[in-house]
Amino acid sequence: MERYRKINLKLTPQRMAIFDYLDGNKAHPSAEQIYRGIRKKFPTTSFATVYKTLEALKKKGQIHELTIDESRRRYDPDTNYHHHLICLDCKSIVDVNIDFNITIPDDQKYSYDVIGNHIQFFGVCPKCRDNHDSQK
Amino acid sequence: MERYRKINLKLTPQRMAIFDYLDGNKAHPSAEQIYRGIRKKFPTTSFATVYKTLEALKKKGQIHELTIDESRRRYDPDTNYHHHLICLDCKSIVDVNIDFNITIPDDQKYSYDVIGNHIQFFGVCPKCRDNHDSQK
DNA sequence: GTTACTGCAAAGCTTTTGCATCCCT
DNA sequence: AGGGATGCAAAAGCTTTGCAGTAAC
Repeated sequence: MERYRKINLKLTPQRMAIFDYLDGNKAHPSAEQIYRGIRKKFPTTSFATVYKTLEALKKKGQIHELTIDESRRRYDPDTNYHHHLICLDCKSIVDVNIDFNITIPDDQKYSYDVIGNHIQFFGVCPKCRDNHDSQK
Repeated sequence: MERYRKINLKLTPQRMAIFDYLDGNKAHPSAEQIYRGIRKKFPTTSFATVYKTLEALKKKGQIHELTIDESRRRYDPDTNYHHHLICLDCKSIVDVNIDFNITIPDDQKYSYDVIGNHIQFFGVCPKCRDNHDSQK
């Protein structure tokens, strides 16, 4: 929470609710999940405010936008370098905190400046695996 | 082209144009780029047909859908295991054909079955770098 | 002759935007 | 007081779908 006070954003109740929802959140929520989550605390918040706040936080470098889920953007308040493992079935996402030492040799860079990387792991979570099993 | 004859899809002229456009294509085109590309050859093709054909090809395992570009899906006719490097500016994508040996230790898998992975590299392409430089 | 594909238009979803009002600082 | 934030509704993209007509097999 402390981090959000120092980034030149006005601290409105709606934003406090969003910050609070994101703080320590490991679920990699979508905008809609955030919207639904904070409306429990602050029921008049609009979708537009959620999106605008997420955009502001992204610009300030306080959150990352994940493109691993094809159907919607997911947000991650953990901005430390790490990777992700997604369930192909339910789209649940967990962190992968391993520092793979991956760099591209110059002769394969096509003269691009390489700035960063992110590994997407695909799999099936235990819950979805059990569901499949029980359908046999 | 030969590969598309053997997958139980009716060979319509529209599809032939799409197959032909995708064949050997290293640009990782979006649906719209494909649409515009094939209309040069077959001008009455509709967007719906493009999307439906891409969906059919995906189900048959003949193309991969990339989620690396946040604003639209990109399609890759190269289904061999490889990674991608995207320009953060113009969203151009090039292949990275290196086999990084990445696996997740069991104690970090959260009991997921891990099926595959894909590395997204981010950077700036030479063209966009030059544009930036000339603006100084 | 069947079955599947095409094309159009409409609809569906996620995300963005304009603008009047409101409220942090 | 002033500038930024909110909320509503409308719009903007991208993608999907229903359906009648058509073409591949």
